[in-house]
Amino acid sequence: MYRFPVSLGGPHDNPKQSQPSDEQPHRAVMDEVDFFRSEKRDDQNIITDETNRVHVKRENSRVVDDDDRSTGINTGLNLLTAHTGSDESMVDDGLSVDMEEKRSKIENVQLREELKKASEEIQRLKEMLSQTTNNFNSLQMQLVAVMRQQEEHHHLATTERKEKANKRHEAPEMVPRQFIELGLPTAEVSSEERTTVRPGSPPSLLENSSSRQRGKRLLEREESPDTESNGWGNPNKVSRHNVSSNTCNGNAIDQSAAEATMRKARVSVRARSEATTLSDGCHWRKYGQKMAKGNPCPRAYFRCTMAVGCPVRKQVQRCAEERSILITTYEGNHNHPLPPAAMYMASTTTAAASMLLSGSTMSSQDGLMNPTNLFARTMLPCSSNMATISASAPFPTITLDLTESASNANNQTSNNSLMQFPQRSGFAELNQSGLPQMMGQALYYSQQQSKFSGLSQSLNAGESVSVATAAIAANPNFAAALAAALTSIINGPNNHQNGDNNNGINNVTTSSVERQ
DNA sequence: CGCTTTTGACCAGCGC
DNA sequence: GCGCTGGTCAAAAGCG
Repeated sequence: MYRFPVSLGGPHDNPKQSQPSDEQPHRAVMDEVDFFRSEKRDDQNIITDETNRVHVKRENSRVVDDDDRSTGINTGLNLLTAHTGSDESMVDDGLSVDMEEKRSKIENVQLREELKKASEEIQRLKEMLSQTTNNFNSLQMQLVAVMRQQEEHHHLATTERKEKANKRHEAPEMVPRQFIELGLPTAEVSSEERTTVRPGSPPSLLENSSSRQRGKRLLEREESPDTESNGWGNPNKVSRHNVSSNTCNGNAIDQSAAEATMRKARVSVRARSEATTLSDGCHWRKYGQKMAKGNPCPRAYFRCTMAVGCPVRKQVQRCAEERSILITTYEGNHNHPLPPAAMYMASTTTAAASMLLSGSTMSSQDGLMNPTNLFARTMLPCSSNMATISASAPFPTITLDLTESASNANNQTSNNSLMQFPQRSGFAELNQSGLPQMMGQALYYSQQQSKFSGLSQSLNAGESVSVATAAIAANPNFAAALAAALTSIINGPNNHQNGDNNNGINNVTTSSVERQ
């Protein structure tokens, strides 16, 4: 790196132009040029006249240049500020501005170097974060798998007990009810819908259209508990029915109670939003509004209208303490495909409901540890400080508090990319990258893969990939970590479905694109 | 015209 | 049994 042979320190520093006083204006111009030529000059130009003379002599030498490079920048500054003699004061007026510029340039150089170091440090931290994230995710998945195994063991045990009880008491009328599963439609659900709900719904509609009588509606509600069992319906009534039909067996009672609990499971989402409702991607129709006690804000009741007979409903109410907080409570299971945007919330509620399921079924037997909390931390890692499970509520409700978590989550995002919650305005914005939802989604597939199969499943997985893609696009800083995590997540279900690990992502991505 | 929202009424559960 | 509260329904109104 050659130094421009002009030094700014004093009037005699130019070897080719020996006129000291006349050259000052030119020198000033040269100074500017000099600055733009090289930054290394700064520390060398800011020296006294004598040193500048020496510099001029040595400027032809590269070695000297290297030596100069080793001289501290501060030294030049100090010299310049210290040696403001009377002679130099004559040129001070012309040089002071230059010196200020030099100083700022030097500071810029320093800042750039610091920035460079900081960026390198950040890069290193990112790599560490990515690695830690991957390790954490793999551990998460392993833990979920272990929990699932335990759950299956418990389910098998209870099923055997139930069958024995049925044989003993000869209660053939007791039909096992399907657990409520918030979120995505599944092959099993759809088949059940075809066999139970679908045949039931049209007559209901016909009857409703022919004669809208209260008694008849009530009769329908009584006669088709399965129709309502997927949604809110009248859960208490259903549970009572179950209990009354199972009074002969305590274990069966527990089982039915657990199932009823599942049907009543709710997922409440607290998010800051000025909108009236959360835009969760689904189409909702408001069917009622009530003034709840203790809250001046009315509670609105919505029903999913994306498909006829979809039992999913939600309640929307503003927090009494803080009006900016919107409390949305979901319950039910969609019986139709969901748009990618709706997958966010659906997968969240699915994961939360699965959490409740695990907690309700396992905690009743395994009292030592609290799998609910464990699952809350495992399945909804973002919610370690946000997800709370209310046992005192009439319905088991898991609350995902996304209001206070915004800052916390942002602080915690550095711990796990899957915890990342780029929450700008809560769930109200659809383009939010709901990575916890993605996590829930992935876990949903992880949990359902043993039960369900088929094209629809892979399509849903594809949608999750599109969601993941959007999330990655929205968060380029963690793209690498997210990609790794998503690869590990999505490869799981597709390993079974497609039998091709490598093509798993591509396949689902393609299907996702086709759907879109 | 079809869909959505509003709103009053009805019903069930629960506590006293 | 009565009243309160939550949840739901459906006619009417509003809207695009």
